[in-house]
Amino acid sequence: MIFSSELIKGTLKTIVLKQLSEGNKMYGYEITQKVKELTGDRIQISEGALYPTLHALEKEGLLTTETIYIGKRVRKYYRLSDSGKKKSKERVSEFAEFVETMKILLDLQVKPA
Amino acid sequence: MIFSSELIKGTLKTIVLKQLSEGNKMYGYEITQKVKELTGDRIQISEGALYPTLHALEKEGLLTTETIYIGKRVRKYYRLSDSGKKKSKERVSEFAEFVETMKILLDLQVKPA
DNA sequence: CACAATGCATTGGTTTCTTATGTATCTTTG
DNA sequence: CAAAGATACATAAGAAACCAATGCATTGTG
Repeated sequence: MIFSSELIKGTLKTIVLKQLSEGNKMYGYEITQKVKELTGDRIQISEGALYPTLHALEKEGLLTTETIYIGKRVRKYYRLSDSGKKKSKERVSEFAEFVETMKILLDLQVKPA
Repeated sequence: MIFSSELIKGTLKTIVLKQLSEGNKMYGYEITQKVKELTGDRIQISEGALYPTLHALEKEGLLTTETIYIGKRVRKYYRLSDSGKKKSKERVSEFAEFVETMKILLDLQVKPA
């Protein structure tokens, strides 16, 4: 089951920030693959969504970039800045609280870890 | 704390369908108040978002309506159709699964119920 | 050597929400 | 009893965020 894109809306920045907070620097394509893998193909980030998001986060000062060459092919690495690290934590916490609120609203059962 | 509207995006239809699946018929304003109350003011549905959503759900055949008068004031009640009941369950399940997936992706801890 | 995969990026369009506005009635309060 | 706030519907203009499609270029594979 692939989630309706409606649901994923609004969580993309959070997902990207979190992925970068774990494994140091990552490049765009790598992020899409990591997310695909971690979610068993249920969340697939399109490139048309990802790149504008990365550029926006960079513009906000949350990411720094580093362009390298693999042979003749360009690869652009992204890394969290200090404010990006802070923002990443904030976003994840906010999502966690949002989930708690939605549990009440939707009367969801909690699956034990 | 009021959630950034970004997070709520994509969940409005699910919220509305779920509220209607519990307390029989409800009118628009009542839904906004119920959600506000249940979430401790953390989710506030704007009317500009709600009414178009209700109309869309009605157009999809998920809701039926009933207009009554309280004195001279109009009140429009909404109720789930059979397909609406089915869709409501689907949407809530999908959200629950989405949350499970996001827990992995964001490495969230589960709060016991 | 064609085709899939890797890797960047942009454009046009749609959906969905916000902000603002409009209309009207009812209730509370100074 | 007038003003203000709450109730209750609705739409319109614009912004935000995403999708689908496309483009370019290189590298690996059958």
